[in-house]
Amino acid sequence: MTVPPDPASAPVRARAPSMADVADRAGVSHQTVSRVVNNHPAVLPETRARVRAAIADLGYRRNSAARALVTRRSGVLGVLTPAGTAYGPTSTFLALEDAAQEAGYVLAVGTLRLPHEDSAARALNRFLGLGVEGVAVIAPTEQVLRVVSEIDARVPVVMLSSATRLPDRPLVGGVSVAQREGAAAATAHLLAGGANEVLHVAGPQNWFDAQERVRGWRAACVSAGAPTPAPVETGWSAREGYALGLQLVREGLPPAVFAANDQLALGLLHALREHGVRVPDDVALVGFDDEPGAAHYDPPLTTVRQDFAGLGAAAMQYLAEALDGSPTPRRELTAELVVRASSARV
Amino acid sequence: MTVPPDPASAPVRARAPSMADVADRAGVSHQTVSRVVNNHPAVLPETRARVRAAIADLGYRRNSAARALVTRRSGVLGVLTPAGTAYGPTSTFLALEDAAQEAGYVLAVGTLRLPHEDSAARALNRFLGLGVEGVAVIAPTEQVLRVVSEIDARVPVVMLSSATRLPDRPLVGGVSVAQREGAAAATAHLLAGGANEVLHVAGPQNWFDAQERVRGWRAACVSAGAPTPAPVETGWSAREGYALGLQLVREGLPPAVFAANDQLALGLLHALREHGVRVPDDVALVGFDDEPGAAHYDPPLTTVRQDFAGLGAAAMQYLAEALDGSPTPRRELTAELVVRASSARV
DNA sequence: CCATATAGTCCTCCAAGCCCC
DNA sequence: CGGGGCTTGGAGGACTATATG
Repeated sequence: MTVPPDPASAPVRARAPSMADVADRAGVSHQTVSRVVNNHPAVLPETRARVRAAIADLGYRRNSAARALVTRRSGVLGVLTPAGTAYGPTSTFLALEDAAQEAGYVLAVGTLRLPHEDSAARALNRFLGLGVEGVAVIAPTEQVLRVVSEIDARVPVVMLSSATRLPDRPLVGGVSVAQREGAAAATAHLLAGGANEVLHVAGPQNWFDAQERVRGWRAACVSAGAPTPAPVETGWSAREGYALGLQLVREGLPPAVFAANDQLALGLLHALREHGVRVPDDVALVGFDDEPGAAHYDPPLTTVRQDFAGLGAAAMQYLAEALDGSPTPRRELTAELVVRASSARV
Repeated sequence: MTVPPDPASAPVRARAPSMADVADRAGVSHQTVSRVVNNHPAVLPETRARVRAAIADLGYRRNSAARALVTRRSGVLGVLTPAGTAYGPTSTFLALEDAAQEAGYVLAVGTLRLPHEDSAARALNRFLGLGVEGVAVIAPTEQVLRVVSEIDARVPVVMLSSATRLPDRPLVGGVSVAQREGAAAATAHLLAGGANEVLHVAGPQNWFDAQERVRGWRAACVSAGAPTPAPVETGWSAREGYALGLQLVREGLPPAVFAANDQLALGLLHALREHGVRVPDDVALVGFDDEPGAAHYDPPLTTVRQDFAGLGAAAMQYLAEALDGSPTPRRELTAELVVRASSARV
């Protein structure tokens, strides 16, 4: 492990025009320039125009470091997100960025290389060192949650996480999607469709989402009086879904499978198809996420759509409220079952 | 369109401990604290320890705004990336973040809501206002390229783009993946597999990648003496691929199709399957990107894998070199054909 | 070799000044 | 002569860099 080089030790570049330069050129004081830049009303239109012209001539841009120094506000929020191209975190991140833009903030990003939890601590510290005003953490695992709760951030932190218990700290809030309800709806749908038993192909159990989906599945089975065969735990990838599918073919197929995400379902479909198992006739299948391709899998996949956009917006709203003083501590978004051919027995 | 609120106008929060506070507590001058924080050697171990203890006690963190003010270096790089969950941009972004972390920089991110080009200008300006030291632009379209070239950034800018001509400006560089070669390899592979003609389902032609893939396809056809039927232009999504597939089924099928990306190919597969067209027997198909699920489509998809990780690393390297003074102006990464069942006639 | 004092960075806030009615 | 609109100067703010003891 090497210590990253310090960007501040490299050669200094040419000086950009300052407010004083603009003031000189426009024949006013630096204070008047500041007024113009910040749209303060008490400036004569004529003066304002002269200053604006000087700004344009010099290509002046207000120095955000100096501004942040005096206002104590950087205009930057940090986002910690697991590294990966998975649809869920990516969509959530996009929604966050959208909401941040709307609120006039810039997002700084740190990616977590799970399961290396120290990457979370390092990223969080880099943020705080940067002077972010708040942090959103896409906190999928216990490890990440612990790391965050151990660091005294002194700024609002919002967890985008299905964790049952969040760190009980003043400035920490949470938003989540109703994983459990979504999983229960998926399972109930399979049971209602005629399956007397639903096998759950579960995601990694150190992920909160995966845990919650297990809980939802179990609740639906119990409430329908169906058996609860032990969930099979695996990863999140299509490759792992495929491997598991081959194993199921060898060891015996259940009438229905609820896969913890769409990629797993995709891999399962591949394995089943390869061995002549018909979906949904022999095995009904439901996934989770409704990723963009899901409607075009073979067969089109029944799945659970999460409100990622709502999640991102709610997280930003938490931070905005917290920066104003009175945040809503927790909020839960909905998930919606999308029925397609993989579960519909004709 | 509303003007985003100014984060700097909200209420000010409590003051964090400063270097002076630490100095007081440790009984030294603030300059000595600065030495300790920056690992300057000229501090007695005993003093150093005392300062460290004071830092820990107070939970002191160096104020990056003040530091940036005096060093003229923010430690932040900006990334402009198209909004969307597409595999390519997402992977590239991850690679960028990786490389940035390695180099000790934090990434600020702005997403482009194409085709609204003003979103690019706004995002770029937000970055420059923030004081980023360099900008990486995932510049997929002519529009984005133009916007960037019209703004005087005064910092190094690297374009991750397949554009043939980049803005000819001092600090602007570019890195790309060999789209053309990849597309040519895909097409040649189909022709070598027995198809006497390859139809190209092209992506939106305002995207450079889409343009280059057309060029590669055409070059391969010409060089093999095959005809070059007019490419069919559509979007990037599976939905659009599906719609186009239905159209092809109605209007007559070619012996082989080269789709501009994997999602299009996925949609095509869906449409063909629905109408009893066998792949690869009736129509051979190749995609582009090698997204994570591609190996599990029905049938597993032959595609072109791009070196996104290399792309991100090369972009960061450009910025690092440019900040040091002597960048390599352009660099091209490779693409690799991955053969799977969708093109292999048994 | 180690520590301190001082100047400089660029901005925003505050108090005070000018002018004209 | 007082007051409101416009402008100015100076005081921080937290740090690094450059002498100076």
